[in-house]
Amino acid sequence: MSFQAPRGMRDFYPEDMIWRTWLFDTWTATARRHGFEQYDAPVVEHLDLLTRKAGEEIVDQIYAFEDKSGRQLALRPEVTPSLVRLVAARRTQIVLPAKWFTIAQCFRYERMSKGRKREHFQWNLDIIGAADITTDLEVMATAVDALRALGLSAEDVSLRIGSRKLVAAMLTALGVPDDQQLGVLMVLDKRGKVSDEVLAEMLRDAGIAADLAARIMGIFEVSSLDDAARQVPADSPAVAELRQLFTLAEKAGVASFLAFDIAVVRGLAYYTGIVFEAFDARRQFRAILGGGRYDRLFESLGEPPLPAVGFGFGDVVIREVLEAKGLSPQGGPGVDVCVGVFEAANWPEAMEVASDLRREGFCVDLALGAEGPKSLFKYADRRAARRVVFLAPEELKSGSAVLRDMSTRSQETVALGDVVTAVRRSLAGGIGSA
RNA sequence: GUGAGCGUAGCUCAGUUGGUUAGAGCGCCUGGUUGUGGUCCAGGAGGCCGGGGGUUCGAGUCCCCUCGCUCACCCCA
Repeated sequence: MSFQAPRGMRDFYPEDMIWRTWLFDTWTATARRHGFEQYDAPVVEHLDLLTRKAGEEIVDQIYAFEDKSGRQLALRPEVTPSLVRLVAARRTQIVLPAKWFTIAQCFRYERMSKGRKREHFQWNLDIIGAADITTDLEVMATAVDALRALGLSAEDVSLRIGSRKLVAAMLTALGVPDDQQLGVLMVLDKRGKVSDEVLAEMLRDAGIAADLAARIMGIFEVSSLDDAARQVPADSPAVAELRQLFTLAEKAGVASFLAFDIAVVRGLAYYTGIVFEAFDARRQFRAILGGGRYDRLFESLGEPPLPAVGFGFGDVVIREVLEAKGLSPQGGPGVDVCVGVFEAANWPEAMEVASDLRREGFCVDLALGAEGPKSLFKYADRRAARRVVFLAPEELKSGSAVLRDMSTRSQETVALGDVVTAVRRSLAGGIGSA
């Protein structure tokens, strides 16, 4: 019998949940501030929904199984296929553009490494049914807002922005035929993961001549949008789109976080336009979030085309980044009131007091298993209770309980019928109420 | 999948060229205080030294195997 969770699966103890809940709350509040609606979908999906998009190669990474009726099912490795399924199933009823978000638990059977586990929670936020660049910016602004809400500044993180459309235009200008461009993009995504020599080799394997490959590698020399603009036709829509994006970013107040980065192309085939990834300033960690415009995903799943843009923001890397910065939520007081007794015989009265307090909406804990003043107050202290109400023989003789302020150590004796009022007054203000 | 490192108390770790009864800090429990928590002081509990095999008079320590964990690479988003 092992008490360890399966490899890559995560336990969340109460102290971990403080962190996780804070993160989820921040994500949710940010999405709502930007007018997004929440949705959810099952963790278990039909295997074919997930394999269609992922392709055959990634099937090994999916936790797949057969149910008792022989259905081929799987734990979702990502939530985007489910999003497409939900939208497609009610396509005519959903008001477009749809601004939807979810926090999805996803599973992927893969080798463990820093920032990568087999189970994680991912905040997914998408706008479906709108193709304008303002849509892309709204999605990115939401991502930046979340980073800010988590305590990160433009000095800590940056959103690196690339464009599939722009790189494609540059490739066209270099003479790379359209049908080879996607292959080249996939190779370019490997930059930084393999050496430039290997990269050039991969380009040659993709059918690119050596001298052309060298010029393609020259794309990475581009350090600014103006730089890139000089290498494509003057009327390039990709450049105009990016310029518009950065102008909008100024107005949206997120420009300081954004940076043009020609090398960001992302590894998925269905991205069609703007793509982006957020990194910590020192690039010590994996991408914090990543996304882009994927106008072809619906058609790749056999649906009529529908433009979309969105991102995924996982809980694992951001935790590493924030912990490295020393940013974490403060655990607040556990409960408002801890109710206890000095003698077991007084539990009936204690239960009644606790019930009264709970009916009034206070968070109330019973000091179960703690009898006598010493263990009662020790218990209350560990539970970070702000007040203690205790029922003891001496005071009960006159129909009273005692209310203690844990931070000031002051106590008052109050009639049983006045406990709720006394607690409310005590917690409402004054010394020790913080 | 390849390579490296690490598994000793609840946690973080120390443990000498192999040597007698395996240690520290933190945490936990008890007492100092018979009706009062945090601090302080004193005491205490808690170990198949990951598991198996081998070498040896003797193994936490050396060798082999195995399981688990971590990091890097590879792969992937």
